[in-house]
Amino acid sequence: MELEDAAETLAQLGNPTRLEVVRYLVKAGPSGVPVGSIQKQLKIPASTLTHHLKHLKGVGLLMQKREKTNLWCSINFDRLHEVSDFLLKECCSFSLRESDKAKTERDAA
Amino acid sequence: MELEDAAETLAQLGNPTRLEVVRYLVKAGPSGVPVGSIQKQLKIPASTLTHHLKHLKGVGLLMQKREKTNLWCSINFDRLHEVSDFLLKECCSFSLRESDKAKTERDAA
DNA sequence: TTATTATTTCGATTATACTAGAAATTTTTA
DNA sequence: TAAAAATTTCTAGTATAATCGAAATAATAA
Repeated sequence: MELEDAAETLAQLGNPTRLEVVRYLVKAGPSGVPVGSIQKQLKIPASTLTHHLKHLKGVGLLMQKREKTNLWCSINFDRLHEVSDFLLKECCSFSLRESDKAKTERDAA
Repeated sequence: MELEDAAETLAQLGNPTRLEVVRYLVKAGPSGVPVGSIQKQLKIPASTLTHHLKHLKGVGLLMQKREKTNLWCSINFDRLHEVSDFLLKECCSFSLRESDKAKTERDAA
């Protein structure tokens, strides 16, 4: 996962309303829930919800499939894992090369 | 970690410039690097960098300590772990109670 | 076809964020 | 004390995001 991509995905998760939706979708599991259920349960105005779902879909966190009048939403678990992995693997390890460290020391001097 | 807190922290990580800084600080390890080094290495204007560092400090991701003219910055690894843990533990598990599932089914019907 | 339900688009308001130059401040060294 | 280096504050322009009511559209059922 590239930094730009990770940043964009993290930014989308960084809105409280959207994070609430994501949490709800995760709890709902792979079968998902219809848009209207999210709306009623979390008490988010329909147009606001559509707006946020569009964002989540835009970064690949949300999958949708229509069935009768309902549009079922489910989380893309792989994508969610990718983001948390980025924070853990890409970020949580020391690996500044010695040459860069030396440069840092020189800069600081 | 509460949802509001997690959302705010994710939002701060969701800016490409800040995420780049975070990645750099993580690679630098616990000893950290001076502000000026970050600035030169990542080529971020000083005032812009100060602005972003303030944000990172605001959500507890950044620690600073002054030594001579330099202000050394280091990542708060615990905090970074808390966020990725939020995504993994709080989010990556199915746990919608059966009663809620039933309600969801009714709503969808 | 008409009515009903689910979802989206439109449009407008309001708020917040990003960026960075110039000037100011702080800290150290000469 | 004066000069130099590091960092911050000030300020302002520009851009993007969040919110949601009302109207429009889409899909199904009566």
